[in-house]
Formats: sequence, structure tokens, C-alpha cells
Amino acid sequence: MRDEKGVPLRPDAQRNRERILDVALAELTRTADVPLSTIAKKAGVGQGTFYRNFPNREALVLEVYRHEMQQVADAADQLLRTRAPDRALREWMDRLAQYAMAKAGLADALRKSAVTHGSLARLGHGPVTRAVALLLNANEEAGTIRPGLTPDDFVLAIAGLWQIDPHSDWQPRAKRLLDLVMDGLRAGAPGGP
Amino acid sequence: MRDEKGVPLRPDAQRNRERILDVALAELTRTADVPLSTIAKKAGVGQGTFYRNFPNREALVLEVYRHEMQQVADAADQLLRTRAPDRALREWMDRLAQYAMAKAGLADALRKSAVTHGSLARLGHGPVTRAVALLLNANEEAGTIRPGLTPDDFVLAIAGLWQIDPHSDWQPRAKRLLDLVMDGLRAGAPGGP
DNA sequence: ACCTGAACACCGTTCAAGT
DNA sequence: ACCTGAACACCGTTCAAGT
Repeated sequence: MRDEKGVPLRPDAQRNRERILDVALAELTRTADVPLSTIAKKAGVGQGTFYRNFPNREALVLEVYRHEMQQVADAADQLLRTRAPDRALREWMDRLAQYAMAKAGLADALRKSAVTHGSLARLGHGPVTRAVALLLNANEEAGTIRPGLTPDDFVLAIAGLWQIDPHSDWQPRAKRLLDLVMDGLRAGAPGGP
Repeated sequence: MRDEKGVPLRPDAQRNRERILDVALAELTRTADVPLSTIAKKAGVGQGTFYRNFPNREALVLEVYRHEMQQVADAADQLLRTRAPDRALREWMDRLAQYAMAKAGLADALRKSAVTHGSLARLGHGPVTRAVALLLNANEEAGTIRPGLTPDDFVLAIAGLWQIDPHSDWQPRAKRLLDLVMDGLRAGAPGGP
């Protein structure tokens, strides 16, 4: 990890930053409204150190979320190698749903802290967008979805996932949503019915 | 307006409540994070009076949002009387999009204050759900959408609307999303292609 | 029965002093 | 160069006193 000028952080500073992120992940996953002071305390750093690393709540939440999203994104490549494009896409959506439900507190935190639109958009330019682009491309070439769909279209279409209460019986609702989206993606595909 | 026991509020109490709601609509539409104390002050009531009416931020936001949503819901009946079912559905979706963009601050406020899932679900049992049910029923009977879709399915499918930045060029993105959803609803319809 | 506003508690943010 | 933690500011919530 380096600072804005490209200078490597001092080792103790680096460790502090990592400890904050570790604690933040654990705490934010549990509930979205942990006081930042609690995170600082559990990470064993002073308030000032916390704010040196993350100037506000949003910066912290975004960083944690980005890191977690990387993992979901990575699953896309493997699915594409081992399955037909449309099955890969659908299974990836299922994993995304599971992930969204498991990290509900984190998603709440994102909603609450984010300047909302701006931040979610920025997240879009991360690994998830790349994964979605891969999946959509493969399907477009295989003729299993209509041409011209963008990762942005897809992300908007599945936004409902984060509206589902993870403490409820969420599986059937998620399945119905994802089936609907999949039908929407398929509509007008060259290889369609 | 009556209290929990069905006793009508004293006239001055009633006026206070209405003034709070008026001010809250104006302020929350502008930005989601107005201090509640500001709303109380602009409404000309003390802190205590504010809290008598709305025990927390969420209660206020929900009430304002419900009131505003009523208007969108009302448009459904008129559209159904003057248009073919699928055109009525699509045009209603367009209005919803316009509304969501106009009241972006309000939607932010809802996201930030709500216990998130619980509250949005409660909103679901309001006039909007009734309007969606009407629209879906008419289309199902006309054979323009697949049978068996619920208002809940629909609400989840269009959730992406509230992810769009209203300060951007939102029309094309909203159109692409709503077209996709409409295709999803149509997939498998008896009268479909 | 309802209202007011000062008082309290809590949390985010800053900054002087330290290593 | 980086850290600490007390101090400050702000906002939600309560409550004693008033009409």
C-alpha cells in the first residue's frame, strides 16, 4: 500500500490500515451502524489514525465492499470455463444473490453512507463490471441473449436483490427475480425460441 | 387524524402535524440529510412536539413517502381506462421513473433511515401494491404478460430505477431498464410471439 | 391534552502533543 | 512520518416546567 505520491507506507501504518479493514468487515457485516469509534477501538488505533486512512464513513465502506466484491467477480472466469455461457451467467447470478444475502449488513452500510448514486457508479468500474462484461460477451456470441446489452443494464436489472430481506425466506423471491431478468436478457436473442 | 385510541387530535395538534409533514416533504426532497431539528424549527414546533408525532426519522420519512406514492398509484386507474393494458403498464412505469427521479432526495432519505428491508416491505402493502396488482391483472387477462406474476416480482424488477443518478442523463438508462423488465414480464405470455 | 426548549447522550472530526 | 486521545461540534432524544 502506497500513499497518494506513490511512497510506500511505513510498515506500522500499513498494519494499522489492514487491521482497520479487517475489523470493519466483521463489524459492518453484522450491523451497518457500528460507530466508527468502535471500529477504531477494536482495531487498536486512535481516532486520528482512523481518519488518516479513511476520511469519512463512505470511504471505509466502499473499500471494504470493493474488496469483498472482488471475490464474487473472480468466480465468473471459472464458471465460464466449465459451463455453457447461459448456465454460467445464471449460476453467477445465484452466487451474487447468496453473497448479497450473506453480506446484508454491508450492503446496508453502503446504502446509508454512500452519496448513493455517485458511489455505486464508481463501484461499477471495478472488477464486477469486468466480470459482467465477460459473461454478457460470451452469451452474446453464443446467441443466448440479445445483442447490445451493457454491464450497466445488467446491474440495474438485478438491483432488486439488495431489496430482499436476508432474514426472511429469500430464496424463492430471488429465484423469481433472477428468472425474470434472465428472460428479459434472452428476449430477442438470435438463438431464442 | 386520530391518535392510537381513535380519539381525534386537538385542532392545534393536527395543524402541527400537517405543518411538519409539509416542511419535511420540501426539505427531504432537496436533500436527504436535513437535521430533524431544522424541520422542527421551520415547522414552528418544539423538539418535543416533533417527537410526539414522529418518534424517529424513519417514521417521518415513511409517512412522507407514503403520501407521495399515493399520487403515482392513482394514475394507474386512469391509464387502464384509456389505454390497452400493456401500454398502460409501460406508461405507468415511465411515470414511476419520472417520479423517482424528481423525488430523489426523498428516496435517499428512505434508503438511509429505513431498517431497509422491513420498511420497504411495509410500503409494499400500500397503494402502490394495489396499483401494480391492477395493472398486472389487466395484462394477465389480456394475455400480454405471463400468468402468475406478483406485485412483489414487479417491485423487485424495477428496483434499479432508484439506483440511477437523477442529476445525470437518466432517461436512456431508465428506458433500457424498463424495456428489459417489460420483455421479462412478456416472456411466456399466451399472446406473445 | 399538548407544547416548549434547555439538558443530555452520542458520535464524527479535529488537533496539540508525543514518539 | 505517524500515532494518540482529549476536545469540539453537531444532532437525536428526553423531560421538567408551562399553558
